[in-house]
Amino acid sequence: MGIERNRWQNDFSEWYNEMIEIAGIQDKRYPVKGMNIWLPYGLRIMKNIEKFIHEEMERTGHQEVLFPALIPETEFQKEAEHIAGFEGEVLWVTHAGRNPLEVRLILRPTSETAMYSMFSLWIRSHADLPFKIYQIVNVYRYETKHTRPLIRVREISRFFEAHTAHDSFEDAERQIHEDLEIFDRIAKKLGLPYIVSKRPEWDKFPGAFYSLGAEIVMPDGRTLQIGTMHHYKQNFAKAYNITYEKEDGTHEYVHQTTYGMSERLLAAVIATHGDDRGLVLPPTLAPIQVVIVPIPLKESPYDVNAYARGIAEELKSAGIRVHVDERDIRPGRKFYDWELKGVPLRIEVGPKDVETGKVVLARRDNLQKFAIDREELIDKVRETLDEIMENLYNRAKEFLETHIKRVETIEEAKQVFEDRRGVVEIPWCGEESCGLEMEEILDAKMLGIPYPDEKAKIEGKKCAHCGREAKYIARFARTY
RNA sequence: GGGGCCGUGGGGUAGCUUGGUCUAUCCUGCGGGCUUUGGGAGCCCGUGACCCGAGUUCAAAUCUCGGCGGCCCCA
Repeated sequence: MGIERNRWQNDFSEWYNEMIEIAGIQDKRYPVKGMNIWLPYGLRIMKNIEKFIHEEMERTGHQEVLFPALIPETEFQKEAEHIAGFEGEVLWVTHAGRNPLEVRLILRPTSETAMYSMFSLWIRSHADLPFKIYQIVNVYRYETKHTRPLIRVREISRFFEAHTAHDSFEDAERQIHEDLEIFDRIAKKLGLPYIVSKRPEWDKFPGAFYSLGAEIVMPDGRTLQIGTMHHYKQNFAKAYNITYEKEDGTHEYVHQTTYGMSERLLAAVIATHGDDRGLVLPPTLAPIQVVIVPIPLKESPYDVNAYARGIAEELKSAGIRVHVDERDIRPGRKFYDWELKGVPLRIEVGPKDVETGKVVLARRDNLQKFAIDREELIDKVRETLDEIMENLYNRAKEFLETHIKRVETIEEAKQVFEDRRGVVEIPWCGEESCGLEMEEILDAKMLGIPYPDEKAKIEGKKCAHCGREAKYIARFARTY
């Protein structure tokens, strides 16, 4: 009885939508397109992910804040590239009751323009720097086409954004490196292997000096961006007049960075680890790490429910999140149920086990089932959860690695997109026109060049499009 | 940005072409009962739907228009 990933890979879109719904992640029947309801189970998983984020923010000295959701038009308009990048999808608040507002308001698509007028008040001297804050809030981007739960939505309800200000370009660089480290630690906890690319000029975040994107490869071979870091240099500082007094008494604009993540992290977890039976949650973030299913037998003298509860107590006191399923339905159905929800480890206890002092463990990741002695319960459960975590990561890593292919010609690249898809790495001269034309020909987006830049530089290769000397390796993929 | 398909109980559907016992089909779910429990058991009872609005018509789930929503393809 091995695991199957046919629908998962071949009908991913359908599989994904179905899982969101039947595993109890979100209800997408809310009457506004692209705005979905978080259901209890989905929210619990998301909160666990956010717990890791909060821990990392605390570790690195970021302070949590909450800004209003509405931004005056006048503030929003201060940075030209930034508005240009968002104005097509911004929601406007134009009236209060029946009366038109004198200054119209927008529902934040992100919070740069909400925060930075305050930054200019808060930041006075070099002693205030580096200044590091973050919030997790809902933001609005009115997508007109093809919304997808957790992935492309009109209301991003768990939008993480960290904003920092620094006294130098270099210190902002250091921040970007810290962001990458934070990202790596979070990704590890979610069991997600990923790649980081430096976005091409034409695909930077509006107003940024440069942008980095972290992505995973989805089961259908398209990539999903799950984290971004931007170095703003002094672009916003100049627009919002954010200056500080240096030790010598002169004033200088700050250098800024931002860092973004969202519920796409959950989408990535669901997509990366799932199979045809449903979700497979990494033990680190599963609301229920161990589910216990009692197998009653009418003619038996043993009280399996009591035995199950005893085991649950023991696990609970060892700090393991456990649930006993005592519903009056047949065990087989419970198995399917909890597999769908992705509970990493199931314990079955029947009369035989009570009699012999055993318990049966069933792993969700590989569906293996084996009996252990009740005495070694805690150790074995811990050990098995660790193994599951490791196995999930390794499996995902292998998937990622087999879906990144380095090629030298457009034809080879096309071939990759035709069969297994994923990410194509190809020599590029670095010219924007060439990059855009390759996007066209390949019907794919340029993710950018591998980051850090040293990994992207190449010599002795020809640009796959124009034939001139190639400067970089460029990554292309079909994207979400 | 352009085009196509679609909307029937909580979920999945039949019915629509050819308007009329449609008092709307079946599966699933849900509530209750009996029985059962090591991989979706069975039987009985109950519950629950034509997306919204306008129009055509003696008559609309069925035809027309608009809105909202979903899915897919192309740029």
